[in-house]
Amino acid sequence: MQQKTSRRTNRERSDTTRAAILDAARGLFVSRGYADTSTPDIVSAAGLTRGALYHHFEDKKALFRAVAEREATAVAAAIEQATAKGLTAREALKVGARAYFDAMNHPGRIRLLLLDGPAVLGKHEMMAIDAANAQRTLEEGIAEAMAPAAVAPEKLAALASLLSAAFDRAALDIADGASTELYAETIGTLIDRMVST
Amino acid sequence: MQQKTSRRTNRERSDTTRAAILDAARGLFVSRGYADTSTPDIVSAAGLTRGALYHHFEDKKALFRAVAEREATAVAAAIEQATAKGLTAREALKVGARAYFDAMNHPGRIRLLLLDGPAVLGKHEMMAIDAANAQRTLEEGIAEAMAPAAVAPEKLAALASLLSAAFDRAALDIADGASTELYAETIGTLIDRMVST
DNA sequence: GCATTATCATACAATCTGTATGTATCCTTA
DNA sequence: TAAGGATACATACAGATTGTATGATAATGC
Repeated sequence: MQQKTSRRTNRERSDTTRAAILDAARGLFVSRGYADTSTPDIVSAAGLTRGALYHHFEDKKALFRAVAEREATAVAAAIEQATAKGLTAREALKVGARAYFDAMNHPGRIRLLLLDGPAVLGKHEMMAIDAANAQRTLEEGIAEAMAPAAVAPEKLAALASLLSAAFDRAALDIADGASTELYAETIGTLIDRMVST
Repeated sequence: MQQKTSRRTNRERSDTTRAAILDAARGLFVSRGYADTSTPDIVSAAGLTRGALYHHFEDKKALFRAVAEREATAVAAAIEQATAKGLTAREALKVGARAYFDAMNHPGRIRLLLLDGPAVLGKHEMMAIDAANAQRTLEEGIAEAMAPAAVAPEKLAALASLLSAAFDRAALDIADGASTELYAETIGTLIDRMVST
C-alpha cells in the first residue's frame, strides 16, 4: 500500500490545481461563453471545489483574465516564431498575418480573445494584454515597411490600428468558414497597396 | 377634478412603458455595461417594476437586443442621409465613413454596438442586426467603386469585411480620443489605394 | 354591460457570486 | 523533530439576480 498521492510540495499542489482550473475554465468559457459559465461548473469539471478557485483567483473575472493571457501569449509566440527568419519588413507582415490566422484558428481563441475578452475585461485591458504581444510587433513592422514613404508617425499608428483590426476580422471570417487563402491574399494586396510609395 | 391620466388606449400604454424601459436600459447598459446592469435597476430607473419588463420583453437579452437594434438603425439612418446626394462611389465611401464616425461618436454607441453587442448577442446575430443596415451599403459601395478593376466578387466581399472592420476600429480609436480628422484621412487613403486600378 | 384579454405589480423558487469559516497538509525554526 | 504558523483547499453562508407564477386593474370585443 503506497501513500496515495501524498508528499507533494506546495508548489506542486498549486501548479496542478491552477492548471486544472484554467483548463476547465477555458473549455467552458469557449463552449458556453463567459456569462453562461458558472464557477460551480468550472470547479466541478476540474474535480475541485469553489474554495480552490477563490484561493487561486481573486474572482471570476481574474480567472478569465488568466485564461485570456495564456491564450494571447500562445498566439504571440506562434507569430514570433514564424517571423523570426530574416525577411523583408513587408514579407514579415504578410507571413505574420498568415501565422496569426493559423494561430487564431485554434478552437476557442476567437471567442476568448476577440468576442468575450473585450466585453468582459474592457477594451483597454484587452488591448494591454496583447499590446505587449502582437500589436507592438505589427506597428514596428508597418513602420519599417513604410519607412521609405516618410509617413507621419501618428498616421503610422493609426494605420497600424486599422490593419490590426483587419487582421482580427480576417481571423473571425476564417473561423466562420471563409477561405484562409482568400483572406491571406486580400490582406497581402492590402499591405502591398498601402506600403508602396 | 380631471380623471388623472386615465383613458389611455392599450397601445399608448404599451408604447410609453416600452420606451421608458428601453431608455432606462440604454442608459444603464452604456454606463455600467450589460453584465453589471440588473433588471431591478432598470425598472427602478424607469419608475416601473420587473413585471412590466418581462411582459414586454422575453428576457434581459431580448431587451438588450431591442436597445441595440434601435441604435443600429439610428446609425444606419445617419449614414444613409449623408450619402444620399449624388456622389461618386469613391466619394460616397469616404463621406459614409465620416458619417459613420460621427454617428458612432454619440455616447454609448461604441459600447452597445461594438463591445457588448457581439459578446451578448453573439457575432452572427450582431452581424445580422447591422447587416440589414450598414454592411450591405458598404459592400455595394466598394463593388461600385472597384468596378473598373474587375475584382473577383468573393474578394470584393472579403475586402468589404476588412474595410468594415477598419471603420469599426477607427470609431473605437476616435472614441478613445484619437483625432477624427486623422482617421478620416487615413481611411481615405486606404480607400484610394485599394480602389485605384 | 360582461366576458375576455392585455398591462403591470407582487410573490416565489432556483441559481450564482463572493466571503467567512473550518480542516488538513506543508513549511519553518528552534 | 516537534511545535507553531502558513498555505491549500473544502464547506457553509449571506446577498443578489434571473425568470416564472400568480394576482389585480384597466381596456377591448361582442
